[in-house]
Parts: sequence; C-alpha cells; structure tokens
Amino acid sequence: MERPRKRPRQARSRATVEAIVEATARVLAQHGYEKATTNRVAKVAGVSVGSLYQYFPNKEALIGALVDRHFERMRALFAERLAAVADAPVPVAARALIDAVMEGHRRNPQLHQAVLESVPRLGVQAQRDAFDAFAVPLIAGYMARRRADLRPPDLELAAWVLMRTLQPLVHAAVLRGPAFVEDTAFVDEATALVVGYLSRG
Amino acid sequence: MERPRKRPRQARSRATVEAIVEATARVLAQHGYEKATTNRVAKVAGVSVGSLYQYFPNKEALIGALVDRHFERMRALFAERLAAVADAPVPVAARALIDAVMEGHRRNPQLHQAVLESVPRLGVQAQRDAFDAFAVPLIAGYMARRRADLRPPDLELAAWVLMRTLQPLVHAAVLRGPAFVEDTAFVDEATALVVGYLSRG
Amino acid sequence: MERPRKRPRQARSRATVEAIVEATARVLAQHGYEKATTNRVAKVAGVSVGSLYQYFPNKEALIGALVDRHFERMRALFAERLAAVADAPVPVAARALIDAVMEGHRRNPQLHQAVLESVPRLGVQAQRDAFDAFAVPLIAGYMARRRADLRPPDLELAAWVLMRTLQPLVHAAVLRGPAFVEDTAFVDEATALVVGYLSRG
Amino acid sequence: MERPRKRPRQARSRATVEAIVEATARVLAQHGYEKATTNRVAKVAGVSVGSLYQYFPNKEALIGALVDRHFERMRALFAERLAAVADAPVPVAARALIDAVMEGHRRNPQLHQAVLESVPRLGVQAQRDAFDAFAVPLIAGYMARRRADLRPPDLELAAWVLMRTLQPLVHAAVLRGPAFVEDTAFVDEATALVVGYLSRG
DNA sequence: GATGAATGAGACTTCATTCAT
DNA sequence: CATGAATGAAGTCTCATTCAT
Repeated sequence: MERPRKRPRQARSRATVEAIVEATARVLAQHGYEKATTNRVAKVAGVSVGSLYQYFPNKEALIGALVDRHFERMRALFAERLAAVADAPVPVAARALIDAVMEGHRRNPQLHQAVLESVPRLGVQAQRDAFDAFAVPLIAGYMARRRADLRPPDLELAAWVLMRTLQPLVHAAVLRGPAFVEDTAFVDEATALVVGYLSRG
Repeated sequence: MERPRKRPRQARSRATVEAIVEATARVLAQHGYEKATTNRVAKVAGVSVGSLYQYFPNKEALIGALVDRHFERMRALFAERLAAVADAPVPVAARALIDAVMEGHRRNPQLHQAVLESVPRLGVQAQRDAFDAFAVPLIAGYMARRRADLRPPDLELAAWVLMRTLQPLVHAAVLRGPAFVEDTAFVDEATALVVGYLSRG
Repeated sequence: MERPRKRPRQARSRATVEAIVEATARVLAQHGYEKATTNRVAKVAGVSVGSLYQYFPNKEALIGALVDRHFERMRALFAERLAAVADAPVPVAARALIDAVMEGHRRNPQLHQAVLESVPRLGVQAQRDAFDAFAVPLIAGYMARRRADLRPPDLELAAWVLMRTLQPLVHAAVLRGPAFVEDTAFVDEATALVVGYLSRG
Repeated sequence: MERPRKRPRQARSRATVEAIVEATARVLAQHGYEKATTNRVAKVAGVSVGSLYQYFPNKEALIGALVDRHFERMRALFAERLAAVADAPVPVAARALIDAVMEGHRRNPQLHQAVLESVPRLGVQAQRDAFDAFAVPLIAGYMARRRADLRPPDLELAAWVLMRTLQPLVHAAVLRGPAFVEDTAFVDEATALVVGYLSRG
C-alpha cells in the first residue's frame, strides 16, 4: 500500500481529504470492499474522482488510510480505558478490557467488520499488527504489576492470546445481534474466560 | 446465494462437479477471492466455462459449494476427534479440541483462510452458522456428561464461546508462522485458556 | 510489448483477430497513435473490447501486431523486387530499390507513416530492427556480386546507409505530395544519390 | 496550434516563460511526449500550472514553443557552420555539413529525438518546414557558387535531398549508439554519400 | 451436454484545463 | 498575476456471464 500522494496544505484540501476518508468509511461499511468503488466514494464525498486521486494514489491507499484511522481510534480507546484501571484487581481490569473491546465494536459495527475484512486484502497486515504492537505491551504492562496474582509464565504471550481471543469473540457476539452482546450472561462468560485464564489454578 | 442449477445425475456429471469444486479450492487458495475468476477455475478443472455454468448458476454458488464442502469436512473432523475423547477428563478433551482446530488449519492453511475470507462476501453466513449448529451441541454434549466438574451455567453458551475463541486464536497463530502454532508454549496457553474457562474457580 | 495472449483456434476467432488488426490499421492510419483507442479499434472491427483483449494483452501488443504485419509485408516486397534485379547492373538495381521503397509508401502512405511513428513508442525497436536485419544482408548480397564495380569498403555498412537514407528521403517526398514523389526529377536525383554513393570516384 | 496567449512584457514574465520552456525541454527529453504532463512541466519549472496556462493556452502551444526554440537553435548552428565554409571546396563543405548535423544531435540527443517525435503530433508541420525553408536556400546558395563543379541540375532540389538524407541518417546512427556515430567509417561513408551525389560522374 | 468465443458494464486511473482564493 | 485544488471526460483493462456452434 503506497502512502498518500500529497500532503494537504491548505484548509480546503484538508477538508477534502477528511471528506474522502469519511465517505470511504460510510461506503465501506454499507457496501463492503469490492463494492466500495473509488467513483462511489468520490460521489459520496461530494468530490470528483480526480480529487480523490490527488490525495490517494490508488484504492488500496484509500482503504489503507481509513484502516489507519480506525486502528488509531482503537488505540486511543484502549489507552484510555486501560489507564483507568491501571491498578485495579484482575476481575475489574478484565471487565474493563472486555468493555473496551465491546465499545470498539459498538460505535460502528458494520464499519468495524468491513475494516477487519479489508485488512487481509491490503498488501500488508501492517496496521493491524501495529495495533497489536500497541495493545499487547499495554496489557502486559498491567499484568507485570500484578505478577504475583497471575498464572501465565510469559506475559507478552498471554496478552497476545487475550487480544486474539476477545476481539473475535465480541465480534461474533455482535454478529449474533446487539441484544446478545449486551446480555449479562455473555459478558459474564467473557469475564470468566479472562479471569480463568489469568488466575492461578 | 442460489442453489446449484441441477443435481448431477450421472457418474460423469458427478466427476465434473467434483473437478470444478476441487479446482475452485486450488484457485481460491492460491489467488484469493477476487482473482479466482470463473474462467481460471474452469481451466484448472479442465473444463470449459460453459460447463461450469451448467452446474453452478453463478460465481457465488460456485464458491458456496466449496465453502459447503469445507465445513462439511470440518464437521467430520470434529465429530471424529471429539468422539475419541467422549469420556475423557476435561484437560484431555480440551487438548483434543485444540488439536482438532489446529488440524483444521494445518491441512491446507491457505484454503482455510481463503474460505473464511469468502464467507462474509457471500450473501449469507449460513454455512458457517451450520458448522456452529453442529459443533456447539457436540461440545455441549460432552460438557453435560461432565456437568459436575464445570463452572459455566449455560453449557450451550460456553460451547459457543469456546468455538468462537479457539478458531480465531489458532488462525492468528497460524498467520504468525507455522513454528509458532506448533510451539509448546502456545499450545499450553490455549489449553490453559480452555481449562481455566471451564473449571470451577 | 507482450506477445498475443491466445492463439486463435477456430475459424471464427481467426476472423476476429484479422478484423481487429485490420481495424487497428485503419484507425491508426486515420487518427494516429494516441487517438487509436482500444475501444475505437474494437468498434471499427465490429467487435467488443473484450474480444480485443482476448487476443491482445494490451494496446501496445495490439499496435505491435500491426507493426509486425506491416514490416512483414515490407520484407516480402523487398525480397520480390530485389530478386528481380539480382544480376542487373548498379543503376538498374538502384532504380529497383528506390521503386521498392516508393511502392512501400504508395500502398498506404498514412498507415506507413503511422506505423513508423508508432515504433519509438513501443517499448522495443525490435520489429524495425528485424526489417533491417532482413533488408541489409539482401542488399549487401547484391553488392557482393558486384564487388568489383563498387567503392564502399564495408558492404554491410553501405547497405545500412542506403536503407537509412532512402526510406526517409522517400518518406519526406511523400509528405510533400504525391505528385512530387512520382516526379522524374526526384526519382532521378534519388538514383543519382545511390549510384554516386556506390560507384568508384 | 494556437499562438502564445500573450507576449511577456516585463523581465519577470520573460524569465518565467523561459523557465517553462526549459522545463518542457527537460521533461520532454526525459519522459517523452505523453508522459510530459503540464503539471509536471510546471513543477519542474518551479511554477504553478495556473501560471503556465497564463502564457500558453494549451499543451500543444507549450510543446510548440519548445519546438520553435529548438529549430531556431538549429538554424543558428547551421548558419554558423556553413558560413565558415562558404568558399571551401565540396569535400570540405560536405564534411562541415555532416558535422553540423551531428552536432545538432550531439548536444542533447534525447531532446532532439523527443522534438522530432513531437512534430507529427502537433497539428502542423510548420516549424520543421520553416527549418527547411531556412537551410535549403543556405545550402543551395553555397552550391550556386560552386555551380561548375556540381552535377545536380536543380540546386534547390539537391539541397533538399541532402537535408532529408543526412538528418535521418545521422539520427539512425545516433540510435545505434554514440560510438557508432563518431566512428571514422561512418563519417567517411556519409561524406562519400554527399560528395558522390554532388560531383559530376 | 460441451465448448470457448464473444460480450459489455463497469472498475481503476490519468491529465489537460479551469477557477476560487 | 500567482496558486494549486478541483474537475470530469476519457482511456485502458477485467471478468462474470451468455450463446452460437
């Protein structure tokens, strides 16, 4: 995925880029990757295709920019939620982690799904890895402070397992329907999963 | 997704259909969904496009047939592996479950990934749900026999959580590299996840 | 320039390819390289763009095929004309050579020009070189039989000089108008050029 | 081809126009006609596209200005070189003529080629004809002073033939490689061509 | 039934040119 | 006058699908 073709210098162009990325999000969420044509995105953004290509060298870069933005927001969300429970006991922190993941899906489930589906299609997996590279140390850092209470020998690995477990679990729950995700039973089970995994036998 | 245009009645027809689906698997695994053109599939199958369309009304049905076959095989794999540990204690059964998931990925990782990526693109999510509809009761059945040892109040829900947890976890592990998946540390953690989740605190 | 994508196997497709190349010639002659769009060519050929791309992987290959055909015809023309004067004295052979070049331009001056202009735009200069590789030895062969009468020390070089001299000279003459080319004065001068160059001082 | 939109009145304007034409030369030489976009030319010139269009109504006029400049320089070159041999005997003058043509190619071969290739694409052939209109009388004038030594009955025609012969011959030689052009064998043959053509049998 | 040539809508992308700032 | 963001027609090429043979 190539980088943006040109930096917007004037206020006008910054607004254009913003409109394009926003339109990409809308179109991707509604129609999915293949139906998200550059012409359609441009039309939704209220811009000509030419303008789109002034800032993004190709479709891949366009989606890539959106994926970037999405994971960037996810990072911010995680940083904020985990900071709030930095010194909390494991069950509380587990619940906060699950809440963060759920919140990430709740904001715009369709976009979230579309973004995740787009990742393998983009040449690299870099952005998603970047999210992991951010979230895993964050979680591992919390664990390190609770070292004595925790079972896993390798905290980095444990943090990675949790990320790769909770994200799809919540995602699948969302696909079963909004009611299901918010259900106490589901959240309890997810919490039990995390706590059971981390605690000493 | 429309159903196959007609059922193959004769042996020759059945062989042709089989060749086409097999070619679809090869092409999908190698090139991914969008590059898996119907003409390419036909060529690999040693058949003309026209013949392909004799048996499959459109591309969606073609991929759908492959997805069907794939999940059918997964079902068989799970049925076999779980039957073998029907009366085993939880840690043993957990390990068998994880092994089954890993085996599902190991056989043809690229095809497995391509199939999973194809699911959201097909109109419905039916086949994948069908797999769940099969696997969840199977796992829940095992748990029912071990009811006394287990924590989860709702066994169906617990079985669903395990499926939706292990599949992506192993999948992510595969993407990190074959060595990582086979690594003892990873398998131990996955087992700990399952056992910790199911056992009474 | 890539090679043709597919060999036409059936009579129908051979006719299609022929129609496409012929249309390319017409469009190129009339509109020039950049205006010779693939869609226009297809339309003139009475064929869909898809058919065009079934046989030619891209525009370059399309024009390339025409250029090939053109130089192939030129080769045939030269072979025939020069064979007829294989043992003639220099002035007669010179006149035949000039006639051959003129005939090459006369058949379809606009196409000839368009083809020549297309050569530098195609990645390689191969086809034109191939024409030289054919014509130069032919002329040099004639000279070798007349060695005693001729001045140039290096016959290959002399043949090359003649080719690279007569072709553009006649071409320029054609651009000045049909009457001018056919004018005795011009033909006389061209003959004098060749004879003066080849004869001993 | 339209004329420049306006004449630069002030020194600054003249400098801007000069920069644009110079940039056109650089871009054309490096990228060829189609890749020589107006935006690229403007960027290389250190000017905005808008400014470019202030001075040139369209791309054709832009390239036209460059072609004009190029042939203007060629005219100057020829005038100077031929003046130096105004009274020299034919072989000396012939050699000077060939040198002048070679010098024309040597200065910037890529630009020279690009300019020549651009001529047929521009609506008219005017500038090139203008060069002929200048060079032919110049050469014919020399010949007139040597009338007694020369064979050709029509000196204007002979001069035209020489121009149309030497230019492409040297051009083709350049394409075969710099070493080849400078080679004594080639220069000798070119000289023999001219002298043989002009001298009485 | 099989074949594969043919179709054509539509995707991505470029670039000469305009015009608000 | 200068700037450069914006435009959009038009070009190249792909591929699911059809249909004459």
